[in-house]
Parts: sequence; structure tokens; C-alpha cells
Amino acid sequence: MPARAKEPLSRDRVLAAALEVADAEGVPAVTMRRVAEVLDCEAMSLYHYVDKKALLAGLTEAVVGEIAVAALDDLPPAADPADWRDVVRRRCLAAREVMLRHPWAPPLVATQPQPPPTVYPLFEALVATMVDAGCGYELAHRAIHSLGPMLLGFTQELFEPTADDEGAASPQAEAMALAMPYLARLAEVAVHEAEGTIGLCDTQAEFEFTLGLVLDGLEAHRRVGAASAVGAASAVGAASAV
Amino acid sequence: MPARAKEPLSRDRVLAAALEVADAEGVPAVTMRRVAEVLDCEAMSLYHYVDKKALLAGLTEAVVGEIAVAALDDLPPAADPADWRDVVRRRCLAAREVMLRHPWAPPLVATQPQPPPTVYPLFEALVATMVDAGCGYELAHRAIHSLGPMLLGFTQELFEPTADDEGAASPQAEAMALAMPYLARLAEVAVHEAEGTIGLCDTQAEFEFTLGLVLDGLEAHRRVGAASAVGAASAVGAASAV
DNA sequence: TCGCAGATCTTACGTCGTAAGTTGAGTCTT
DNA sequence: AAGACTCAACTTACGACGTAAGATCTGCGA
Repeated sequence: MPARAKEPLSRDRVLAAALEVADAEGVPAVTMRRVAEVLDCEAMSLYHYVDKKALLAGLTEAVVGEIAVAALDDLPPAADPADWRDVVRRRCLAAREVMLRHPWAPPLVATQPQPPPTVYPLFEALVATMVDAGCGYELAHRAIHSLGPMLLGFTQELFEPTADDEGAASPQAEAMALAMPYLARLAEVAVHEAEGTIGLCDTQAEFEFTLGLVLDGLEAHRRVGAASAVGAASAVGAASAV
Repeated sequence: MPARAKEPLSRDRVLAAALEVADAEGVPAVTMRRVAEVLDCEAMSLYHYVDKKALLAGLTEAVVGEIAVAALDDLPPAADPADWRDVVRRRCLAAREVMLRHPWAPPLVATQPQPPPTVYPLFEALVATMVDAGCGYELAHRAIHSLGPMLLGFTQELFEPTADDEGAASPQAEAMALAMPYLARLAEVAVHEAEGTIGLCDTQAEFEFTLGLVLDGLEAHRRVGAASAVGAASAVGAASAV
């Protein structure tokens, strides 16, 4: 996709071109020369707006910004503050959808020294929802830490147990099965369960499950009381164990 | 650190050298030429054992292997199966310690197309612990998905709210504070809380808190019964809301 | 009309991964 | 013991990358 109407460059146009390249060809293809080609100019012309590091930082900024927008739009402002878990859940799922559209993004975000400022509106909204629901700032703070990785896409399919076909058991696969009986059994169960779904693991369901664990745990802490959220961890643990 | 006694090359020696470079100078410094220099040979000599992709994959394999070893060693084999949460918790914390020793590792692991096979022993141990405690394979499976990112280091300090000094408020910082009152208030609380700790956020405590949320949630599911772990999510949520 | 300032292009350098071909030290045959 | 075969290690070379330095172009106020 070379060339387009000759229009003056700008930081935004450069970043848009970079995003285009990343979506089409992956992050490694985002080179100064390749982006310049899309903009129908020379690589060195980009340096008036960004160098390579700033280009990748800007790309991160753009994706995270897209996440923030997606997570904040189209949300009924929560009729009842008590429904805070649903609001937060929907925001996290919206964030995940964006990340699934940009599969190259999570490793990129992970390499950045700082999360881009475009996350702050999202964090602000989450904290607001939780505090208004009576969570207290300490708990909201911890919640941001707990949910951050999920929002920023650090929860991807990092686990495809025995991704090969189950039929033709290679000798090494058999050796592994003998050495790790529990995992072998788990793989069997997973295969049995997976009839109907796409892959071996329904990553969407896993994501929602983990999200539910975290949200329910936070809600339990909220109930114990925001006064001493830090020290209350054991109390909650004891309560849930009854 | 150049040169050492001239000893025949091998895949292991190459990977060890790469690990050395990564620890000392970071992942970007791990180039074929730099690793060759450490081994006192030419870059092209390495290609009999690894190319660049395999080098990074091997590096990942090594770190994750180190995690697995650290998480499996030095653990009393759990006197009571009911203490499964403590066992799993200690394993996760041991994994985290390794990651803290290799801060360059998480982004590297995140870029790999597959997690290396060296994680499997760790997963096996976790599944064994949970199943023996009566969790059922479905729940153990979900647990692996929930805990995986924490074990593989995808929970790092991605959040340093207003990392700058709080005193000299820059104009843009003030503008931000006005636009995002909840975050501003949260930062105040965090600063107040942080007296005594090192940074603004006690990342170790945040990690342990999130880990506790997940483990307590899993335990709640275990109690509901492994029979229909998938459908039981709402039941658990309802229970914790009582 | 001129000249200046900022945007863009040209050229060039050092580093990267690695393809292709060469050297040299064992080892195995006869 | 001598020649042939093997394969780890080396040499050379190429294209792509990020970017420093300086030349050129363009538009606008004087």
C-alpha cells in the first residue's frame, strides 16, 4: 500500500501509518523506512516527528488509547453503584476485544518502560466506579494493580497443552505423559471438554473466569470494609473458607 | 568479560553465554556477535547450534526452567493436602523472585510464540497439588490459566502513578489532577500510605494481594464442588455476595 | 523581490542477521 | 602410514536497519 495524496506529514499521520503497518505486517515490520514508504516519503523525514523509540511508544499510546476509548464508550453509567462488578467486567472485556484485534500489541506494551498516559482515563473511570460503590481508595488502588495486566493484554493464550493432534502419539509425547501423569490426564479432560469449542482451551472463557475470581475477591474485601483493606486479607480468606 | 579457556562450543555453552549477556547488559545486547565475543569465537560459529530466533527461544527456556526449578525446590511436600493454597502460593512467590532477578525476562517470554517446555514440570506440580486437594481437573485447568501470567512474570510494575515528585506540581500535572479527581485522590492516599516503603507502590504486596484473590477464589470453587466447575461461577459469586 | 526558517531529501556510517564458501583438525579406512 | 572424509570453526560479503550530517526545497513576511 504505497503512496496517497501528498499531504503534509505530522506526528499523527506518522503514527497512523505505523499502526497500519503493525496491523498488516506485525511489529517487526514497523521500521522507519517501511513507515516512510506508506507515507510516500523518505525515512529521514520522519525524524522531525519521532525516532524509532518514540514511534513504538506512540504506537503503544495509540493502542492503549483505543482500549481506553472502547472501554469507556457504550457503557450505561451503572444504574446502581452496587453493580460495580458488572461495569468493571464489561470494561475489561471491551479492553480485551481491542487487544484481540491487535495481537501484536501485548508484547509491545510489555517492552515499554512506562505505560502510556492514555491509560489514565481508563484507570480514572475504574477507580471512580469502585470508590462510588464504597470500595475505598486503598482497595481501588489494589484493584488497579490486579486488573492492570488483564486490561493491558498480558493474559493471552500462553498455554496450549499438547498443541499437536492427540492421535499420533510421538515417542517423546508418550515419555512426557509418563513423566507428568497429572498434566496428561488434564489434557484428556480438556480435549473431552473442548468438543464444540474452537481450540483446546477456550481462552475467552478462561479470561472471564479469572476476571470473575478477581472481581469477586475484591467485592469480598469491600464487604469486610475499606477501613483496613490491607490487613483484612486474612479475614476475607477465613470468611471464604467457612 | 571476553575470552575464557578454549573449550569446544555447545548449545548449552552458547545459551549460558547468552544468559550472561542478558543479565549484564539486557536483551537488546544479546546479538550473535556479542555472544560470540563472550565465547571467544566468531559469530558464524554459533550457527552450528542456534540462529537468532533459537537463541532467544533458548534463553526463554533457560529462564523459565530456572523458575520451575526454584518453584519446585525447597518445598516441604505439603503436610496436609488442604494446605494447597499455601503450597501454590509459595511456588508462585518463588517464581516471582526468579523474575525479579532477571527483569529483562518477562517481555522476552511475552514475545515467544510458545511457552517453552520447561514450564510443564511446574504446571504438573501445581495440577498435582490441586487435584490431590480435591480440586478436580477442570478447576486445576482454569487455575493454570489464571496463575500462568503471574508465574511467567506478566505482572510487573506497570503502574507508577505520577512517578515524579509530588512537590513541584507541573502545570500539566495539575491539569491532569483536575480532569481526573479520583486518580488524584488515589495518588494522595498512596503517597500517604507509602511512608516507610520504598516506592509509591509496594509491588510485592500488590502481587501477593492479587495472588491471594485468585487462590481464595479457586478455593471457593473447590468447595462448591468440582462436578460442574464451569457452571458454578455464578453460584460462587452469589455465595460470596451473601 | 528577496531572504529566512522549517520541512524534506541525499548521502553515508556502523551494526545487525546470515548466506556462501574456505580452512583446518580429527577420524576412519586401507 | 597415507590418503579421504567429516564437520566444527572461520572469512568474506550482502542487504536491511537506525540515524548523524549536511544539502535542498518550499512558503511566507519584508
